[in-house]
Order: sequence, then C-alpha cells, then structure tokens
Amino acid sequence: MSDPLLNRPVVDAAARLPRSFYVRRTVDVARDLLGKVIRHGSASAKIVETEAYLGTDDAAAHSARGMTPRTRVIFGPPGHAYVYLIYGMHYCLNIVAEPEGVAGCVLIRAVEPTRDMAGTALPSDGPGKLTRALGITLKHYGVDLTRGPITLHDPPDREAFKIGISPRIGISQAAELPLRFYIRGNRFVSREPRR
DNA sequence: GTAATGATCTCT
DNA sequence: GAGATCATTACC
Repeated sequence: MSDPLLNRPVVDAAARLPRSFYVRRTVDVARDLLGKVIRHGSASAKIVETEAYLGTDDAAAHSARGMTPRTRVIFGPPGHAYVYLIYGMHYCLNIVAEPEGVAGCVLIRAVEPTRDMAGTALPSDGPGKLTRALGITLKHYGVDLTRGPITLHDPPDREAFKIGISPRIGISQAAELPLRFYIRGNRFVSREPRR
C-alpha cells in the first residue's frame, strides 16, 4: 500500500483523553473531538466529523423523552460509549458528555482510517460505516472510554485544520440547529455542507 | 402482547 | 428513489 495515511505509528497510551475532557458542555466536546484518535484493538482512526445531541431540550436527541433502558448511559457519567442499532443493521457510536446526571452525547459521523488489522483502510465516511470498520457493536454499549477496549487519544502529530459547522444530517426534529462539526476539506467527511 | 419507527447504507 | 432488517419504544 502506498497510501501515506496507512501504517502510521500507534499513538502512545499516555495520550489517552482524561475524564475531565468529557465533563463539559456537549457542543464543546463535539468540536474538540475533531482530530482525536479512536482505537479499538489494532484499528485506529482520526475523528473528522461529529454531531452534538443535547440532553432533554433537543427534540432530535434520544434522551429528549427522558431516561429509558436504552438512554440510561446518556444520563450517566461522561466518557462512556452510547451505542445503538439503527434501521436494523447499522451501529452508531456516541460519546457521553456533561457531568453525571446531565444528558448529552456526541455522535461520531466519520473517521479517517489510519490502521487496521489487515493493514487496509475500510470505508469510514459515515456513522454506520465507521463502526463496522472499527468492529464496534451493541456489546460495547456503556463501555468506559478511559479504560477500554475502545479508547480515545490525542493525535501523535498536531496538524492544523479549520472547523466547519452545519446543521445535523438525517434528522427531522430541530433540523436547523448548527450542531454538526467537521474538518474542512477532509476527504473522509460524509458530506459537504449545504448552502 | 402488537405495531410503528428510525442520528443509515447500498443498489437501481 | 426504494428496500433491507431489528432493537427499542409506545400503546393496548
């Protein structure tokens, strides 16, 4: 493979994001997750697109209608994974934000593959595709991202990028709110912004 | 217990 | 533009 994006060095475990990173407003966590590295097993990828889903005041959020067995983790301590099955076939990965007791999570919409078990990049330009590429399923519901098996890290090299903001994709409620964040010009972003 | 729905993706 | 496919939810 000649793709320079592949086979980069594995990030240092010491750069793992601390709990304090997640104990903030959901919008801030969504924006700051851009450029971070997500790891699962030997797979590794850089986050290039996110969406904020605000707790109980956001009609588009699963947590809008209160705590249920599924949304329980969204109200729990930050830095945990909220995974759900959509359309009977795709898993979506969310990162829980806000202090314990306050709902809020960030949907990971696209990642830039940096390494995987086969040494080949799998499609990761969409929320359902990236979970498949990283091997994330419902069994990862509620896992602590400061412990594993899924972990988040600061990138080994700090590349500058510009942040784009747009309305969220694929929702009907609160569809106009500018809660989607992406790295401008990155080719793995799922869609270009609407105008 | 039954029925509607969906933060998607792939193919036509 | 339509179909795939099933966990979760709301309602009986």
